[in-house]
Parts: sequence; structure tokens; C-alpha cells
Amino acid sequence: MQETKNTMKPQIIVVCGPTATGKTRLGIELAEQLNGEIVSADSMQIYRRMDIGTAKATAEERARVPHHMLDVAEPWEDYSVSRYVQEAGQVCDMLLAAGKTPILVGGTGLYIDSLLSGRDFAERDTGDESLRTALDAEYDERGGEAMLETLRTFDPERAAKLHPADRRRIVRAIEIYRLTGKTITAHDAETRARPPRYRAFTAALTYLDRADLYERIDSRVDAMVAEGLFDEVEGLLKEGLSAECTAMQAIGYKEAALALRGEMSRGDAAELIKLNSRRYAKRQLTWFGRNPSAHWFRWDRRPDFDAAEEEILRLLSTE
RNA sequence: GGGGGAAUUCCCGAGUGGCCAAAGGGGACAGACUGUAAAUCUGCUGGCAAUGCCUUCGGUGGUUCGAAUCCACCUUCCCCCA
Repeated sequence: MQETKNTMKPQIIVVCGPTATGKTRLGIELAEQLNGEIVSADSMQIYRRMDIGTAKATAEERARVPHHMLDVAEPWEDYSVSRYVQEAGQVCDMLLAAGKTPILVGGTGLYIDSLLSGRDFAERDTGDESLRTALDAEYDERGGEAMLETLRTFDPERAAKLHPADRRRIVRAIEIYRLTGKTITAHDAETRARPPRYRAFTAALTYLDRADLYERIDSRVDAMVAEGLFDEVEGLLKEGLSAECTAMQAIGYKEAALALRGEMSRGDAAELIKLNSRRYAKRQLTWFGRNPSAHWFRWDRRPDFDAAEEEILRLLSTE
């Protein structure tokens, strides 16, 4: 009896939610309470030298608790979910083996879900982009409707779900089939059927009033600019980082680059960063809102970390 | 003081007598998401007892079977001449 109960205990604590809701701080405090270490789940904090714009944990914060999955790639590398699952999975296994609690902290929903579920991704030779390039060109030539028609011939189920304008997913679906001979639908079903890799307790953070969240985002962007966001981006551009790099798609970076290239004023760039961050936060809310087992903490005007922490510890003890 | 132009639905902005609740874009809102995910994609946006009705295009009053569209006056803003 006691045995069963123990195995049901969550192995991993997740702290997720939209940007600027206090995930970093709550994660660190929980780690200190639970003999844990932080495993970042953020697709942009992965990159080295992208600190200010990604609101990466500071040196002081990292000194309090060990942080993993930060600064693990160069900004010109094309990181991916697949690589994240592999690397972060190793870290989590290592921590669990050492008797530590992995505290998964971040806003990249796909990364979190993929890691927890143990999702494995269809093969793809990362060194060879020729097929994808060809499919992309074909999409340009024939259009989305025609590409969907092609997809329909071997994976009608997937084709029915995709919109003709959704080039990325159409191209990927065809790519997977050409590469593996298996449809993405079949692959999907297989990986979904597997039990999750980790048992997790998920805390999701946001503000009770969306306006407060947006206000918080705006002032954080102002703070980033004051801390030297433009200098940080200028440094990356000097390294030769191009606009095509995944890292340069990060909010804050792409807009700052526009200003640095003289395509808009810094003031306008800052406003655009705020706008894009707010829209991003909305998408994050949609993503995390889909998780029925998440425990939501909605800050009333301002975060109450102590109360949240207390509540989480209480919930953990009864789970 | 004189002359010219403009006022449109949350914003920008089309629309010049009926096919207009009003193009398009933005924002907001909602959603999707299986190797680019801070990415990418979709839907929706006057109200309602809603295959129809009501209110809306600066204001008031006209012309007309019918006006966001034409006329008059008023208000505000912009430009030019003085």
C-alpha cells in the first residue's frame, strides 16, 4: 500500500506559464525547499550570450541553485525539440538517480510536454537538408492545396487536419513519410500510446487579470532595454549571427536587429518587442491551458511567491 | 481675412446614390501545434428574440423610392495665400 503510494509521487516539478510571471524565482525557491535543481525548458535560453533578452537566471540566482539546460548551444546552431528531449532527459535521469528533484522551469510548452511524455521524434538526418529544401521549393511552386493533395495520397488523416497555408507542417509530414516510409499519423499514434516518461506535478503561473500580465511584460521590456539589450544584440550581430538563425527569431532579438540595421527607431523596436511578447504570452496561455492537470496560480496584482510555495508543498504532500 | 482639403465601425484606411454592417491592414479576442515552437498556422471582431430586424460612417436639416456616398448650414482638424 505504502509502496503504491510512493510510486505515484511526482518525480518532477514543473513551473510553467507565460513570460514574465515569476517562473524563475518560484523555481529557485522550490528547488531550495525540495532538494532540487533547475532544468530550464526554454527554447531561447538554450543559447549562450543571449542573456538579457531571454531573461535568463542571473549569476546570483544560478549560484543559489544549480541550473541545467542553459547556455548549451551556440546562437548559430539550429537547436530542436528532439535535441532538447534527449539532453534534458539525461539531466533529469541523472538528478533523479542522485536523489534530487528536477524542477523543470520554462515557457516552451512543446519542450516541456515532449520531455515529460517521452515523445520521440521521427528520424531526420540533420546534416542533410536537401529533401526539406526541395519540398519547400515545391510548396512555393505548386502551392499549399497541391501539396496537401500529395500528402492526402498516403496520409489522408493528417492532410485533413492541416490548413493549406500551414506550409511547415505540410512539408514536415511529407518529409517524414519520404524519409521513414511511415506516416506522421502512424508515428504519432505509436508515441502517444506509450506511458509518460516522468510523473510530474505542474504549477502554471499567470495573473488573475490579463491586463496586469501585459503591464508586467511592458515594464520588463523597458528594463531589458535599460540593461543593455541593444548592446547584447549588437554583439551577436558582430559575431556574424544572421537573421535566419533560430536564435535570431527570439522576441527582443529580431526587433533589436531591425533597429540596429536602421530599419526602425529603437523606441519603435522596444514597442514592437512589447507587442510580440504580449502575443507570445497569449499563445503560451493557450498551450498551458490545455493541460488539465496543471495547478494554476493566478497572481492578484502581484506575485505572492510564499503563498504559492506553501500551497505547492501542501499539494505535493497529499498527492 | 481669403482659398482648398479632411472627418468612416477599437486604430489606420478603402468606399462617392442601391450589390454596405461597410474592402484591406493593425490591434483585441479565441484556437491549433509531434525535429525552426520566443517559431508557424487558423478563426473571429456593431447589437439582437438573428436565413430577418435594429443602431452605425463628425452634427443638424434637406434632396431622393433609396444616402457613408448629393445639397445647405454648423463643429473640429490640416494645408495654402494674406
